[in-house]
Amino acid sequence: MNLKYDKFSKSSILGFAKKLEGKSLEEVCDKEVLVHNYAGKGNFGQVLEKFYFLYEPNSDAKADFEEAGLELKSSPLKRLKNNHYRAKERLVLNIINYEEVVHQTFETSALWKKNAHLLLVFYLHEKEKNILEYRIKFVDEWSFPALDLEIIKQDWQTIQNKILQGKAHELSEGDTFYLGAVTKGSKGGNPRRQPYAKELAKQRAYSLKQGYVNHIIASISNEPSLYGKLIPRLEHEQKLSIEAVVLSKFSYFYEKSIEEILESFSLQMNQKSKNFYANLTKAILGIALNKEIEEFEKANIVVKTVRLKANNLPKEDISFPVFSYEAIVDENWEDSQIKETIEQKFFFVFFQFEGQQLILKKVKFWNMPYLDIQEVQKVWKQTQSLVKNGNIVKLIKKDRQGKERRYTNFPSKKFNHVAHIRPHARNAKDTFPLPVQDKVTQAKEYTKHCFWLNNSYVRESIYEEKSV
DNA sequence: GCATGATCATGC
DNA sequence: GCATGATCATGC
Repeated sequence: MNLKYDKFSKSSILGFAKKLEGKSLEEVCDKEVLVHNYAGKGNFGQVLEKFYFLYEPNSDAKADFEEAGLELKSSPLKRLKNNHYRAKERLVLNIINYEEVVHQTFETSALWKKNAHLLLVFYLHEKEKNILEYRIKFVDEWSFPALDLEIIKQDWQTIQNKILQGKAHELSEGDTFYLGAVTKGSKGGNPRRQPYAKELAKQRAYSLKQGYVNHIIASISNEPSLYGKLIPRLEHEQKLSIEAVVLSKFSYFYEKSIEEILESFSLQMNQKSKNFYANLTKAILGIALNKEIEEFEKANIVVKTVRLKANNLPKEDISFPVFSYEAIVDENWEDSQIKETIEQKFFFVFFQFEGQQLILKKVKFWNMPYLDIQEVQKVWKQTQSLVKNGNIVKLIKKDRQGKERRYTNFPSKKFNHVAHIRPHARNAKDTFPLPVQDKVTQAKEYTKHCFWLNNSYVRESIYEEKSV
């Protein structure tokens, strides 16, 4: 077949690819061929390879354009209300071969061999359209900047280490910063052998985290940078990790009160303001208050501030976004909202009350261990079952003012030591519809609830737990 | 003093 | 108006 590009030439391939910008697949592919060969099957990437670049989709270890050293990746965008584009999801790369990765170095790894240079095609995903109609927005090549590559190497080694330790089945996306190990295959199926343990492990692929893909998009679409860098440049031969840099900046202020920290920056901030702790974190890290912390955004790190009482118990439990009753009954655990949420990497900032003052005690990068994730699964499962059966309300009591209080069957702190379900709403009338009417109250809607991390769990498993 | 239900406050 | 982080209130 005659190709319209020179497969030995990077610039020729890129030039041909650039013609996609502003177009949809049905506009750029040969209509006759599409009509006869495209049966509505295959995803965007497969159609792009087959009907535009005219080669058969493969799962080779080699890059798609082997001779030019380019790997083609397409990925969906979503449009925000302010018309900016963001990644709709993470960018999935090749499958992790547990048996082989333990014999590789980063430089000889299957990941690096295939994905060192990417040819990226970003298209706007719109619900009502099919894949032939999606509008292609950005096309460009991508090579990893040296600073990012350093973090990605460390991530790759983190993943390899876990497999070397016989813990492939305990891999989680929260283990790493930019390069994740995402489950691949429906319902986390297709379990695979690992070399150093008998437990089967879910099939996983390397992926670039959604935040990292956002950074790529901002970079190739020439958006003004919203980011401030934590690690501005590589220091000679020093291999700096995000963790080490952040810990060194914070530890300088350990045992200092919030007032003392603010004084040292000559900063006046409203402590009641919603973003006070976010701003304090930026100040300590040396990031301008109007910028986002680049490394945190790229790694999808969630910052949580916790205030401890004298006995180290957090004053409050930690909440997550509310869930929809209608959505949770249809979820599989593997693609549930709460699993996605708790598998992220967190950055905890711990303060402790000393009288009226809050003292900075320590900070910690953390992601939930495998066994605890399984505990959250129990809470999720119980919740799903209660909603499915219309079994939410246990009883209704009147308090001294004669006001009704409803007690639910939702999993409480006693049910599970990791997480529980509690209301999270404007007030009791702030509700979501129920897929099944409640048996006791006949209600068709119920106060919004969410998952909470037990404060006792935060004390024992995050604050007091020694870092490994 | 804790567990659980309920609500507030801020920022977009 | 809503999402999110934070906090209050009641009863045991």
